[in-house]
Amino acid sequence: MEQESLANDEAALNELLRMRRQKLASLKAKGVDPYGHRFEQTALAKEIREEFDAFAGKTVRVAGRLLAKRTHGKATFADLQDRSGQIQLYVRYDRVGEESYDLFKLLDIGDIVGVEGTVFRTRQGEITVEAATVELLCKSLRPLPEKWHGLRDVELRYRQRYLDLIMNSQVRETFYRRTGIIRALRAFLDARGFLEVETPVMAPVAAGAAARPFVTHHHALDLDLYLRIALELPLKRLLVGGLERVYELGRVFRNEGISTRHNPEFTMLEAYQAYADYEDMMRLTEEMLVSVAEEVVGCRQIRYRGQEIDLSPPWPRLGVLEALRRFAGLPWEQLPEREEAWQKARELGITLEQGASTGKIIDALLQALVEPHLQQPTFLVDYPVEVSPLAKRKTDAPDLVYRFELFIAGRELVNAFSELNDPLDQRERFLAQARARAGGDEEAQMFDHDFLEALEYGMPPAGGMGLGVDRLVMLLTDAPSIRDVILFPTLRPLG
RNA sequence: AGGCCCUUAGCUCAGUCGGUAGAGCAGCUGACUCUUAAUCAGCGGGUCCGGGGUUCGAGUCCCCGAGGGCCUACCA
Repeated sequence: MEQESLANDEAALNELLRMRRQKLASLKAKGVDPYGHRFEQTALAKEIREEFDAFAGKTVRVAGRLLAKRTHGKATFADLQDRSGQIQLYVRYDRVGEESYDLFKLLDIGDIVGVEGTVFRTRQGEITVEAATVELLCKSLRPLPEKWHGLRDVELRYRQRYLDLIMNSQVRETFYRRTGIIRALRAFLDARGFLEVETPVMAPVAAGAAARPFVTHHHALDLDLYLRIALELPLKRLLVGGLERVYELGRVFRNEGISTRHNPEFTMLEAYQAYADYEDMMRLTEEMLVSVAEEVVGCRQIRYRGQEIDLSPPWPRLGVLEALRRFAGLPWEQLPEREEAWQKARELGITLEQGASTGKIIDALLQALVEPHLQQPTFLVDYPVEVSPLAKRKTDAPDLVYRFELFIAGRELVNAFSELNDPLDQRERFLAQARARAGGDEEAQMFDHDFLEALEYGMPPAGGMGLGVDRLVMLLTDAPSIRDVILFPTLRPLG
């Protein structure tokens, strides 16, 4: 059965694939190991080009993938790509000898080679390694995409990201920068005494955010577990435990739609600081994002989708109700009655679920009327308590909470608040969420009894913040889609 | 989940009014020892996403399905 399908595959191979297998066979026949071994790289393409004066005339050992070949009878030029970039190779018959030269002619674009040679500059001015020896490190059995246009097909780019990375240098740069951003976030928090921790990805309760979770099952325990939708509650247990400043950078999972701004699994950063409040978190957020931008972009002004965005702090703080007055002409000085809010939303043609609370209506109004206007960094502050079940109530307006969301380029990037540390109030909030859940709101938070017990031991007042890391990467790499900043975005499997 | 659009050679793309399936790159053969989108001569390469229908005849028109993109909705 296995044999048969393999034979069929062989028969179905097209000409290009057959040719490569023939070359593989003739290499083996010549006694060449087509899958190579250790090769010590002593130089990278980029450093040879940037520091040519230091390398000129010296012997280097470079390794990488062949991306182009230009054969001129008894001499051949080729382009080699390693992790740093590309460099030209020059292979001459009278330098490497007949055997090696014939071998080199057998190599295909896409093969991985190691070359020892001397660095020089051609008459045309191209910095080049003239090979003394060429070693095959891996024979490639499939042709690479086209050299001018690279790999354009968006689906193939996501499904075969390795080809995207080989062919499209700006894609490599994006992912290098992604790592730079994450490193800068860590460095910033580490320098302020935050402890990086790891908490469970699987948990019996999915809480800490309003979202539908993925469910899985543990066989030995015969227990349904949820993939986490947020990092919040385990981290706050650590505040109870006295760690005072903690953060986690990790994957969370939400069983919801896919779009240019949403992938089912994405990376969040959450940080909690004891004895701080949400105003401290605003300053922390400003300093953190400026520091990251300066680290990876080199300045505070960035361009996103053709638009200039200035990250210089301080960023405006705009009350939720004030924002509705300013951008939507809604007159409210304080949280309106539900009926009034409902009426206004209907007039404005905003779609709402039947049982939406005042808070949800306000949230919907903000999304439709305010958020698209917030292109420059803006903190929207003081949200309704109903949509913020883990945030502390404002002392002078208990139907609002000390909470902000940061918007840049019309998108929510950060959600943060003064953490609710009153266990009795927290219990009431969980109960309200449970009622909403019972009423059919699948995104209402689950009741986390264990967390409540922790709160009863006492959690210091604290500020906490959560940052959508992928969206920050989009902003700092000018990426139009979240899939452009996730190496392997979620796709339907083929056939 | 709903709407609009896309799917043709390994890759990037043409394909007129329904009438024998095209180009460039890549590949193969030959020439060529400083080219760089190397050049020159020649050759091969197709499940036109899948299934059904209309038609003398379908890459092209119609229906169903698959995958993808964008927008809307939910969320970060």
